Amino acid sequence: MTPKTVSRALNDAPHVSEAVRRKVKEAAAALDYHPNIAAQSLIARRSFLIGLTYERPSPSYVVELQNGALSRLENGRYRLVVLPFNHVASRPDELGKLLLRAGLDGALLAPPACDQPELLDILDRQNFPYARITPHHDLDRGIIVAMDEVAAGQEVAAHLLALGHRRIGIILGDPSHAASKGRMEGYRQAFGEAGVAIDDTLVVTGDFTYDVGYRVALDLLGRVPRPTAILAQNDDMAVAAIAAARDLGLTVPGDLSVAGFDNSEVSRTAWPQLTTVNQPVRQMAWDAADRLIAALDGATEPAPPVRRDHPHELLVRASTAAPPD
Amino acid sequence: MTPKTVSRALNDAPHVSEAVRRKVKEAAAALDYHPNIAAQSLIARRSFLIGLTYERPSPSYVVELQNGALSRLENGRYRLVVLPFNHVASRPDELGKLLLRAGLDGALLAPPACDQPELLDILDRQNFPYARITPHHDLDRGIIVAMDEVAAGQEVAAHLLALGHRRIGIILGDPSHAASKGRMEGYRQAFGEAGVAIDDTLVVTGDFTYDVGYRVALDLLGRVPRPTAILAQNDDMAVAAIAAARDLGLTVPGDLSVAGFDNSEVSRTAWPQLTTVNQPVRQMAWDAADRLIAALDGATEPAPPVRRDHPHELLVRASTAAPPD
DNA sequence: CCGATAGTTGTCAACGTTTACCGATTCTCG
DNA sequence: CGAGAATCGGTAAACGTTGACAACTATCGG
Repeated sequence: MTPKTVSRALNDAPHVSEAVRRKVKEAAAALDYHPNIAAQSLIARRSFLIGLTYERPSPSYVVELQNGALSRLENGRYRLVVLPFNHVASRPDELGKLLLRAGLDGALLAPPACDQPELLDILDRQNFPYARITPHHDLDRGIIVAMDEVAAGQEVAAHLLALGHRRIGIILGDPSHAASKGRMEGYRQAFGEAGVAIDDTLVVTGDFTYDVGYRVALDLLGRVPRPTAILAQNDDMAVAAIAAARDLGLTVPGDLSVAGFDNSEVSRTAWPQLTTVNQPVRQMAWDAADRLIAALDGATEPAPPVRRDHPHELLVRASTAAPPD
Repeated sequence: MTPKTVSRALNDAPHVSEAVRRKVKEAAAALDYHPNIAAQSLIARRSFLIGLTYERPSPSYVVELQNGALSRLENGRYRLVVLPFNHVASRPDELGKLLLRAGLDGALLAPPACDQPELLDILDRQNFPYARITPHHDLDRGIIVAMDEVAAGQEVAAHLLALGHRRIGIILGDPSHAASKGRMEGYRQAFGEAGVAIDDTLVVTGDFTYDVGYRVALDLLGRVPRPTAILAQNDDMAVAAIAAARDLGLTVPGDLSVAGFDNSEVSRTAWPQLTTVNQPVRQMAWDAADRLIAALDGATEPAPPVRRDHPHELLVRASTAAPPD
C-alpha cells in the first residue's frame, strides 16, 4: 500500500476500491492518523489560515468579530489566526509585513486597518486577498462588508432631536477610525433636517475607551449651560458618560439623556439600559469570512468586490427621554 | 546563487560572506520575499501554530487571555489560532480531535477544557503538548499556571463576614468549571473560621452569564428574610445581582452588598464599582504561552510540569458595606 | 611558490503529500 | 471468447526549504 493509495482513500478520490477505502479509514481512525497539513499546504500553495486583525477594541466587539468569523470557518479546513495590532495608522507597512509574513491565505481587516490605503497598497502588490469590515474609504478595493453608518448616526441623532433636545454634546471616537466620521456625518444630517445648528464647542474627541470617555464627558457636563443630552459614538463611552453624570449628581435620563452606538453587551448591563444602535458585527464578520473563502476557493475569478450592506437598528431603551423643563 | 545560499543569508547562518548576505537581504526586501512557511514547517516538523481554546466566556476574559498569550508570541515565529468550543464536558473527544487535526504545535487550555481528564488522555496519547490555565484536577499533568482560587474565595467571603453580614446569598458559576468548586471551598473556609454556618438554601447555581445571574439573583432577593449580601462567582453575575436589586428598589450597598470575582472591565464600569478579586488572567496566559514555547523549543526535555501560582488580590470597592441595621 | 587552513559556495537528499501518468487487472459486451 | 473500457494500484516528480556534506577559493606561513 503506497502513501498515494492512502491519500486517495482518505480524500474520497476515485481509483480506490471501497474495501480498501474502508480499511484505510479504519486504520487511520485507530492510529489517530491525520495527514500532515504542512505537506498539504506546500503542494496546494495554501496554508488554510485566515488572519483577523483589529486594534484596541472593546472586548465585546472583538469577541463578536471572532465568533462571527469562526462560525463560518468551523467544520471547514480553514483556521483563524488573530493578529491584533496597535497604532496601524502610524505604521501601516509593519502590519502589512506582519500579514504577509504570517503565511496566511487571506485576512479579515477590521477598523481602522481596513481604511489604511498604504496597507491595502502593500497587500495588493502581493495579490494578498482580504475582506474589509465596515471600511469608509476606497470603496472599490477588495471584498467589503459594511453597514450604513451615516444612516445609523442620523437615526440616533434624530431620536434625540425628536425628544426635544437642542443642546446636545457629542463624543467622537478615535479619529483614526473612519467610522467616527461616518457617524458624525449622520448626526450632521439629522441636525440639518431638524433645522438645528451643531454647537462645535460641544463636540469633543474620545478614543472609544471608557476612561477617556469619562474624562471628556466630565468636561462636557461642566459647560454652562449644561447639555441636556450626549451622543456617544460607542457604548463604552456612553456608559462612561452615565457614570460621569452620576458622579456629578445628575440622573439619567431625568437630567441627561445618553445614547451610544454598537449594542454591545455593556449597553444591556448598564443602568439605565442604553439607547443605542445595533451594529451587526457578528453577521458582518460571518459574511466577510464567507466571501473571503469563496474568493480563495474559486481561485480563478476573484469574485466581484461587491459591497454588501447589513441592516442596523435603532434600539430605544431607558437612557433617553425628553429634556428637563 | 542557490536557494541554499539565500536560506543561509536570511537565517543569519554562518558560511555566508557579509557582502552576499547584505545583497540577499536587500533583494528579499525589495521583492517582498518571505520564505514559505509550509516548507519550513514540513522540514522542521513544526507548524509554529499554538491553539487557544476556551468556552462561552465573558468577552473581557477571552480578550485578556488572548492578549496575554499574544504578548508572549509577538516578535516570535509562533502564531495564535483560536478554537472556541462549547460543551466540552459533553464531548471532550471531539475537542481532542479538533486540536490534533488542526496541525498545532501545542495548545493553551482554559477552563473548563483544562479539567477534562478524557481530553488530556487523548492529547497525552499523541504526545501533544499543552498548558493548562487554572486547572483544578489532575494537578500533575502538563504545564500548569494557576492562582490560589480557594484563598481568593476565602478572602472575599471573609471580607463580607468581617463587615458583619451573616445572611449571605451565594451565586455559583457553571458547575462544569472547576473554578466554581474552588471558590466555593474558599467561602466555606471563611464561614468556618468565622463560626458561621452556610445556609444551603441561599446557595444557587448560575453559569457565569449575566442573564442567568439576573434570574437567580431575583430568586435570592425574594427570600424572606432577604440576604444582606451576595457573593457571586464572577463579575458578570455580580453586576446582574446589582441590577436585580435595583429593579426591586433596593440600594447597593445600603440594602445589599455584592461582591464579584475576576476584576473584569465591567467591575469598574458598573455602578457602584464592584468589590471583587483580581484574577491575573493576562499574566497567567503570558506565562502559559511562555512555558509552552519553552517546552516546544527545548524539545529534548519536556520541562518539569511545575505548577506556578500567580498572585490574586482582593479589591474592596463601593459595592460592599456593613449590613443594614 | 606550495600546501595547509579557513572561509565560502554549491550539490544532494529529505520532509509528507498530491498530481500526472502508466501498467495491470477486472469487467462488459458484441 | 476477445477487444475495449473501466477500475485499481503503483511509480516518479514536484511543492520550497534546510541539513549534511562536498567542493571550491582566497589567505597565510614556511
